[in-house]
Amino acid sequence: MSVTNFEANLKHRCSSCSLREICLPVGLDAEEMTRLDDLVKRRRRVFSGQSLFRAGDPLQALAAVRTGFFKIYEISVSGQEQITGFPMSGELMGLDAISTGAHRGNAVALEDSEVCEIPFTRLEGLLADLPRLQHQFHKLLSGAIATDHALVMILGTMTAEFKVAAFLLNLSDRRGQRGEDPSEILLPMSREEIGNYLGLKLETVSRMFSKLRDQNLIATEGRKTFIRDREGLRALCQQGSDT
Amino acid sequence: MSVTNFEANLKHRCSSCSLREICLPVGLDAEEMTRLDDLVKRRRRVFSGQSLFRAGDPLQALAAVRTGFFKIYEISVSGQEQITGFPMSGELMGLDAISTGAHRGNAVALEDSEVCEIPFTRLEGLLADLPRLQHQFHKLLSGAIATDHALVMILGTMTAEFKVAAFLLNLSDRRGQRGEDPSEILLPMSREEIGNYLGLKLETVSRMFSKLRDQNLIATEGRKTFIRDREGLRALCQQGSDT
DNA sequence: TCGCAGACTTGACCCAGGACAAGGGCGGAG
DNA sequence: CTCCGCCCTTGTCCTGGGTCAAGTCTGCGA
Repeated sequence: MSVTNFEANLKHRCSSCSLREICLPVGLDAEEMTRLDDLVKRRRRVFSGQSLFRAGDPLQALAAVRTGFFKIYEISVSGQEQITGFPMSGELMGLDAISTGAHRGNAVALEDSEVCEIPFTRLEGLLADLPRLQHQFHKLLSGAIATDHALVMILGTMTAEFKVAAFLLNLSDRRGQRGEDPSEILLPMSREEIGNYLGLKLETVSRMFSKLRDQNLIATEGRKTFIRDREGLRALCQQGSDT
Repeated sequence: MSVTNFEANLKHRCSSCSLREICLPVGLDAEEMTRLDDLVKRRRRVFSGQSLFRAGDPLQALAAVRTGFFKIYEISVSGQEQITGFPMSGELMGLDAISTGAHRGNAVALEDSEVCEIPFTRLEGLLADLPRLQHQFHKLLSGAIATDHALVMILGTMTAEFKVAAFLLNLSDRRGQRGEDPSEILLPMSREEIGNYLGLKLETVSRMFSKLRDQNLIATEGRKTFIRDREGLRALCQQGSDT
């Protein structure tokens, strides 16, 4: 629950961060980067299972994942939990809190992780000075909407098998963007969490993993998952929808 | 397909628009409002069934619905159509296009409608000058994310009956916010469109309307729908979820 | 090293919602 | 006013994924 805090003595900086081509600083020059660095001083470690923020917490800072993996979930009026995303390195958390000033989601680390905190009010101040940063911030907000639409598409139109295939391809692609091996995925989330995210039960997720394995599209070693036939998976997605 | 265009001779202005407490100009003073008015000169009529923009079109302008109703849908890799929203007056369309510079969705008017076009590049320029406008714009972007999460929640956790009840309550609430009678909804979309949006087939939507009617929660006259027992509907939502 | 708890797999059965089919009603064109 | 087409409703049957129930695997702590 509590969170370790190891300030700027570990001279982490956006300018030297390997994620600067994915995260907030895309397209900034050296001077602009420095001003952003001034803002993003505080890093936090969040250990596996710990919570970074909870629904209802006032929005102080956006958080960019530096290393690790999170899940974001919300509780519905009927008390149901729904995972709305699995942010990984370079992705911002807390964007949906701007509208009300309070977090709507709960952020829990799925493995030992590190985040960069970006005080939101100060960020808005900086945006007015740095048009490129402003534009990048808008692109990230807009991208979050597009990501959500992709999930809506999956939930609304796809069969169980397709959902799982699309989920694995998505994780694989995101690994690829970060220069990691896209065909080897160490899933930090349980079958139940995957099912919750995709609108399926954990048993169904498990069955679909088995089914994909039987078709030689993937291989599994516990949570470690290998993409064996990326094109086959993609082809499956292109027809694997409800009527 | 083509779109009538009736420029500023109909002296529409944000400053005198009845939606200024919902739309982009929230919280602006008179001078700021004037600068926004300068930007938002062009209004367009879009007749029922016409398209305002299509997936792939370059983002020129965001569009705020002034009157009427739209549907936004995207086409999945498998060719499936998925409606991601039904924007009504005061709501912005095209926010998801900022990330790539091209629209992802298709916007079609569900009834004769009117939109205000907001040239996006010029808007970003103005945001740097007007902190309050900047903040409101961020709130709208963030609110769009929150809205999408609400849809994900509905799609991921709810039964057919709950989905339809939640849909009607949502429309009703949005009417209420605009000062219209929240208990009388003239649905501009077909059962099929509702079903597509909620991840249901049209027959199921129809059945759920009948079921809600049998419980005296709503009344229907064709597409005109009356909320008879708002609390009952809400109570239903609070327990009407998958196990 | 062993034992245990939590996570995963697999099987058998069931049910909410989909598929298919047959009307019924309503609004626009002539 | 009438006709036609589209949308909506309702019935019947079917199926994908949920539910329930055994196991099996794995990693961790003693």
